[in-house]
Amino acid sequence: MPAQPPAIDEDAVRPDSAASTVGGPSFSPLYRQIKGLLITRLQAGEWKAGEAIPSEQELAARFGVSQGTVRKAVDELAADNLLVRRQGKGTFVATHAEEKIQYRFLRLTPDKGAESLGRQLLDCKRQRAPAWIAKLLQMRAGDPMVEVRRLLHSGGAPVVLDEIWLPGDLFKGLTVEKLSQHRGPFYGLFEAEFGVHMIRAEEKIRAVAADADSASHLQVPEGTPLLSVERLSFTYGDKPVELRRGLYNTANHFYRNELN
Amino acid sequence: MPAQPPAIDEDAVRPDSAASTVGGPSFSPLYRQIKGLLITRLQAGEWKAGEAIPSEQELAARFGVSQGTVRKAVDELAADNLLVRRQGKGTFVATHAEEKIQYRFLRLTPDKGAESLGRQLLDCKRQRAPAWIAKLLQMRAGDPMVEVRRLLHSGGAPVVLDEIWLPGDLFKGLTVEKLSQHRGPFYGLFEAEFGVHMIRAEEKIRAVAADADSASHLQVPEGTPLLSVERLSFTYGDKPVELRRGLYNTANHFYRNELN
DNA sequence: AAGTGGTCTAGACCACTCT
DNA sequence: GAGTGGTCTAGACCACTTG
Repeated sequence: MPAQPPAIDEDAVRPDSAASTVGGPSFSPLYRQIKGLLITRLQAGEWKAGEAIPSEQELAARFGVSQGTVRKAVDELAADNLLVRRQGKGTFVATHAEEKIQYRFLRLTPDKGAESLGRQLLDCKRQRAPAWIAKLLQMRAGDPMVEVRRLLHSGGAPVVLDEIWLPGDLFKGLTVEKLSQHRGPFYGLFEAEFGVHMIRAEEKIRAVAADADSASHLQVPEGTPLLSVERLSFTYGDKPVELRRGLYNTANHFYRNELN
Repeated sequence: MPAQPPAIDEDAVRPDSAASTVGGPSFSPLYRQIKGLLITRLQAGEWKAGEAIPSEQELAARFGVSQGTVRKAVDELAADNLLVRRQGKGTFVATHAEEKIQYRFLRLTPDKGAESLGRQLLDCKRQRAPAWIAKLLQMRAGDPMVEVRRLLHSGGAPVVLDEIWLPGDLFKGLTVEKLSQHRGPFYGLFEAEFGVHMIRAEEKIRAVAADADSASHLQVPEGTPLLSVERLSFTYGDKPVELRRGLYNTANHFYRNELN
């Protein structure tokens, strides 16, 4: 049997169809092209967050490749946390909405216990993006932007002061009401209401001294050392869609990380 | 063809040989058992850091399984950073010694540029482990322990003050001379001289104020906010073998992290 | 040319979930 | 029992490295 038999479907993939780019990578295996197609469909919203995608057999038939090739593409997407496999049930679009207990991107851990976090919305304004934010979000300075500020509490005490900046065009109907009425992580709301999936983020962490404003919100003396966590979140196609700056009081919590 | 044909070798794996444990996992696939055997051999030092392991064909024959099963075991070990695959050459034992440019576990990044770090050894003493260190390293309080302190410089300015604690029995011949003469990351020395491979680590990060001692070493005013990074490193079998506490001056550097 | 890892296929059977 | 993902095998061929 030839390794790459003729395709049988309009969706079918041509071997090396992505390899003809001059100066590009010299070789792109079939399963990576399948992976690309699946990402395109996820991006287009063909399957919603939390829904099942078609079975491997069906995808294999649709793309005109063997099940093993689809499997390898899906394996990578599952490793990237874009999909979640559940044996006997199917493969599902990953979502931040139903993550049990913990917020997927929040690395804050209490020294003891595991109380859940309470949220308090401070404000939500529409503004024009300053240059430094626009640059990180790949917008133009002055473009419309949403700014949200909030507090996270643990056992009654404020622990995190967050500032969140979002591109105005992607989050058109975002209001204080929607944010405050919503249960669970913001990222769940973003998926359901705006079709924006956060799939990856980069954080820059520093130690800073609390200024007057943050000190009063976090109920600590001015000058208290705080963890500054600047997070840039990306959606499909490595497009940055959220900038966040959190100030963490690490008196009774720490930022947990795992190195491999 | 049966999915699990008879084994042909003394090394051969019995299907589900690990599944008979009462109360244990109900099923352990072949490739995971192979993975376990490979880890055992790595741990025993059968192949040294940086060396090639036998080819997949040879391992398949040795274990009495198909090449595809060995491949899946090796895939996971490569994903865990225990092995490194190099197409056309072979599969190699991962090492910290030859990592180009960057220290694998060091997430510190300069705001601009990418100068290399200079090292300055402060001291290296053998002591008895205090209770809190002993507990983390799974030793008994009072057991012999090596304590190292050092500074990392970037462009002439001190940036990191590190305290490192190691179990005395594993690092018998460790001296100031060895440490100061050695080039490259400590972890390279630990592999070559003591056969200790760091394969994974957990970090707890906080913001703290510089005390008198750390302030003078890092040449900052007392009370300056610093990043406190407590790292517990593990070798094969999730055995903790190093505790480290770093104080990072984040005036011109940040701790980088990636979330998935 | 030989040897290594990398891709792709095809088919059989196992484990898990739901009806 | 039917459908899904998970494991295992066997063989062919491709891409890369080295002699």
